[in-house]
Amino acid sequence: MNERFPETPIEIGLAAAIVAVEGDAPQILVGHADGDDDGLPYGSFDPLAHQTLEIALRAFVADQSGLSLGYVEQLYTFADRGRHDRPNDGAPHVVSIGYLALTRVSAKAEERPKTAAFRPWYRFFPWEDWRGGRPAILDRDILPRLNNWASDRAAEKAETRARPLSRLERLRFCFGADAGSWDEEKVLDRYELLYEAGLVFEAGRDGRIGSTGPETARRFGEPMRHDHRRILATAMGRLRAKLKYRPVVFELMPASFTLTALQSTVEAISGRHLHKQNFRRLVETTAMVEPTGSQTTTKGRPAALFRFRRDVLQERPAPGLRLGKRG
Amino acid sequence: MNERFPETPIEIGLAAAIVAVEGDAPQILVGHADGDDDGLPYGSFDPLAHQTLEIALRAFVADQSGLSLGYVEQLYTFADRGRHDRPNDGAPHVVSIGYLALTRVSAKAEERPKTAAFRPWYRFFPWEDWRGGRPAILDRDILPRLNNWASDRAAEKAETRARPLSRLERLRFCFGADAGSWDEEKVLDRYELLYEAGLVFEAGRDGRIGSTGPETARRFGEPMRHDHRRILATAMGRLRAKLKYRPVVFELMPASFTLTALQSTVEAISGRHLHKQNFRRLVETTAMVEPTGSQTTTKGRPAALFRFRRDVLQERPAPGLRLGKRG
DNA sequence: GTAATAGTGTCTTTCAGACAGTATGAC
DNA sequence: GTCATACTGTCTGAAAGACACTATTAC
Repeated sequence: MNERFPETPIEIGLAAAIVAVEGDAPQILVGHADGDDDGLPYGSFDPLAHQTLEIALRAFVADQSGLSLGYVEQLYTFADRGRHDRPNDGAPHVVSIGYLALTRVSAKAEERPKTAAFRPWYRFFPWEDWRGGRPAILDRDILPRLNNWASDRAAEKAETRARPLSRLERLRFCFGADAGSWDEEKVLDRYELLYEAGLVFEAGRDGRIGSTGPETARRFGEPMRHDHRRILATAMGRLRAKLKYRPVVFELMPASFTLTALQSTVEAISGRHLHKQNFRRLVETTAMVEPTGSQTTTKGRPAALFRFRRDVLQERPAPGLRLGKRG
Repeated sequence: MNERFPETPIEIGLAAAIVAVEGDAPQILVGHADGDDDGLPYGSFDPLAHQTLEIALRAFVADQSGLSLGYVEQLYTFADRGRHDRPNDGAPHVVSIGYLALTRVSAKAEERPKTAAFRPWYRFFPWEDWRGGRPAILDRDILPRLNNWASDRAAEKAETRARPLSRLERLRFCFGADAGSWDEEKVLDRYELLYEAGLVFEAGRDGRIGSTGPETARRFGEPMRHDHRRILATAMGRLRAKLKYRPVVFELMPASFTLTALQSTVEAISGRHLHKQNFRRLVETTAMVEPTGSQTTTKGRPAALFRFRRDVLQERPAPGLRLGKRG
């Protein structure tokens, strides 16, 4: 474990989940090669070429897609053996570091090469969009199979890894026991449960036991190359969580926007509807925006335009949270 | 950027911030070589030997210190060039992945080798402990120098990296503008500001410009090897944040405990005092604990003993937070 | 006028924060 | 009794949640 040079060479890969919101659809930047599944923008890291990981990431994204990233956040480092769905063939072992980046959809779409395009993220995770009510795919397809998987006590006992929770407990934890206990932040937990149960395409592709085959599995959202859907799930969960305690939505908004547009962006990301009046009050009391003075001119009553108040970054400790005051 | 084999070999290092709480002092496991600064338990990752990063981490910690880890969470991956305080000497480039682990202080301390021991974490971050009121070191040593650093407009303009916030704004953001705006989660931001200002020992050691020299800098908390103090800062911040929305405290508690002990553990980690009645009500309404029936026998009135209710993991979506209900 | 979207006013319930109290043991 | 620590009852004010209502445009 402590020798200096492991025999397998190691390659560091950077994968970026680059998010933008167009109207009420969150979009994710993907590259598609002919006949292959979509994948996140991806580059390998050469420590000689770049001072830090983040600099390298910005550089190769600019290179590949012409996008200049604003907000960037490191998500997670994955190094599972076999995650690059090739057997041990002497190729370098790939450790991949996932990133979340936020950007605005550019007016000049022509700047982007044809190999990369924004696609709605709910295509990859159809069960995560609750804005139209509880998604039908849950009760029609997913939960019956998951219940089936969870009640297979024999298979459960045969599992190698010891687990603190039973299959049924994990199912309840991820997908909610009763109505109203759906936690929109558990995107990754749900994806990993589906993977384990062999219900996503990637599970079959990677040779997981219990897979029900690609024909069936492809219906549970569109697959991605490598483990990129896992990285996207991480990004979605993190972004949904972060919305609640940091003013990151504004990274996705244009310089001025209506409150309705702000709300529908938040709803698009968190995948659920919010109470209009309460949302407006929340925004108002946190003093995160200020009116620009101008208005929109669409049909219906014109809406006042607002801009983000950058001062809140200093004024409020952490716009959102609490644990109890000192006493 | 996209060639498969970069010339510099890459080594993956794992560093673990292993936390336990003894009485009212949070402890961190460190190894100390003679004459050298303390460092976190550290091992390099060989993909052939271990299936996943976490498995590798558990293995080498068990190997080095005899500890069997419970809760483990990945924190962050650092790959800054020069972070291992050696010049470019042909040695492999080290990418280090920081982990947070929680454990209980074992009764059998003899199991641990002499090269590793628990030490109070506030020795490394004396300005983070507000339980005895505002730490004197802040107004006596830190803030005067930071204000000095922040008002050096010439140096600020000469900085290479473009920054969205000015030095003064960042100072306010990290250390609070007025009383009451101290955010105990910003441990990492504060450490990095001090590093940039040359006020921690590591800054001088790594050859940062603006360093005030080791004699002065050593007073701002004890240094650690490599960038381990940065990893510890990340761990402290993450743990302080996580306390508020996940029941992780119980990983640090014995099987049964008094409410006072629970409160003082939370206080030890978050570095501030809490209102007793409100804390008890909070614990009660979240139904996270249940009485065991027995009591303590110390001096003073005996306290009822409680245990953690593991069911809450399934019952409540995420014990703590909110964003507003569906509407 | 209608359709469509924007933006209040105010009521109720819940809960965080704080006051000051009482209870039960050792001595 | 005193000292020390454990525990509780209740007030207040601020939000969260939800009700219905008014406002301003295009047609």
